[in-house]
Amino acid sequence: MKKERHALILELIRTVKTETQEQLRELLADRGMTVTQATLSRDISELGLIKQGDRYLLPEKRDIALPPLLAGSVIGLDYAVNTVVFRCKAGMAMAVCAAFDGMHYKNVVGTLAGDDTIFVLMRSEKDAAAFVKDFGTIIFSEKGDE
Amino acid sequence: MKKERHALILELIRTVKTETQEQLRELLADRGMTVTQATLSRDISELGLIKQGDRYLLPEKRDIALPPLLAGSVIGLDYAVNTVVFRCKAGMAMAVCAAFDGMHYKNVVGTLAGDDTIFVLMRSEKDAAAFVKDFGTIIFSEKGDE
DNA sequence: AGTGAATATAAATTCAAA
DNA sequence: TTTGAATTTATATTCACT
Repeated sequence: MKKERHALILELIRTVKTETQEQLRELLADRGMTVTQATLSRDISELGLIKQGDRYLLPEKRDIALPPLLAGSVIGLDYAVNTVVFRCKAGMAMAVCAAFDGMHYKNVVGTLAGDDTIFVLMRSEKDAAAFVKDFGTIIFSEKGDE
Repeated sequence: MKKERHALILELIRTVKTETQEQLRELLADRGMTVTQATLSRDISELGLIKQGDRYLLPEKRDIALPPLLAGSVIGLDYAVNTVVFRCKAGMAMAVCAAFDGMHYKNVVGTLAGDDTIFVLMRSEKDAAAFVKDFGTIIFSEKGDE
C-alpha cells in the first residue's frame, strides 16, 4: 500500500500545486487512497520532498544522489559505540568527508577527517549501528561485495 | 534593517543546520538582531527559502532564475480586467507557456497558449495589474527598453 | 512495518501599532 | 512599509493497535 501511495504522491506533486498535506490527503482520497495527515507527514519525509513557501516540490537530483566520490573512495566502514569510522583511499578522506557532510545525514554530531580515515560522531550507539547498516548498503551496493 | 537581516539569514542558512524559525531567531539574536518568529516567517517567504524535512536550504538557481526562453521570446505583455496576454515570437507561445507555468506565479488560475499568444487568467484584476507591472519589469529589464 | 487518533510543535497570518 | 503579539493553521510526533 505504502509503495503505491508513494508513487502516487510523487505523481501528484509533479502535476498539481500541492499546498498542504490536507490537500494532498484529499487528492489521494479522490483516487481511493484514504490515509491520515500523520501518514502523509511520514511519507513526505521518506520521499525527501521539500516545501518552498506554499508548495511541495520534488527534490533536485543533487539532494538525493549519492556523491560519486563516496561510492568510489570509501573502502571500509565500521563503528564502535557511537563513533563511525570510514576508511578511504589514501589522501581522499578530506574530500569524502566534505561530500559526506553535504549529505546532512541524520544524527551526525560531527565529523573529523585525516588522510585516509574519517571519524563520524553519532548521537548514540543505536544511531551508529543503524547508520553503518543503512549507509553500508547504499555505498557498497554499486560496487558488488568487496 | 530588513535588508541586513536577509543577508545574515542567507549566510546562516548556508553555514549552519537551521531546523526551525525559532532556532534561526536565536542565531540572529546572538548576533544582535532581535526579531520575532513572525518576522522570520515573512523573511523566509521573501527569500524563497525551502525546507526539506528538518532543515532550511537555499533555493536552487532553477527555482529563482528566469527561464531564458521567457526573456528571449516574449515581445509584448498586456492585460484587460483579469486576463493577461503575452505576445511571443511566432511559434513560441507553447514553449513559453510551459516555461511560465514552471515558474508557478501566484494568483494564476490558468493559462492557454496558441501559436504566438498566451492568455493567463489571473484571480482578480488587481492581480493582473500587479503581475504585468512586476513581470514586465523582470522580463524586459534584461533587454533594454523595447 | 505501517497506521490513525490525539497531541505537541512549528509556521503562517491577522490585526494593531509605530 | 515593517514589525510583534496573539492566533490560526499546518506539520511532526507519540502512543496504542494491528
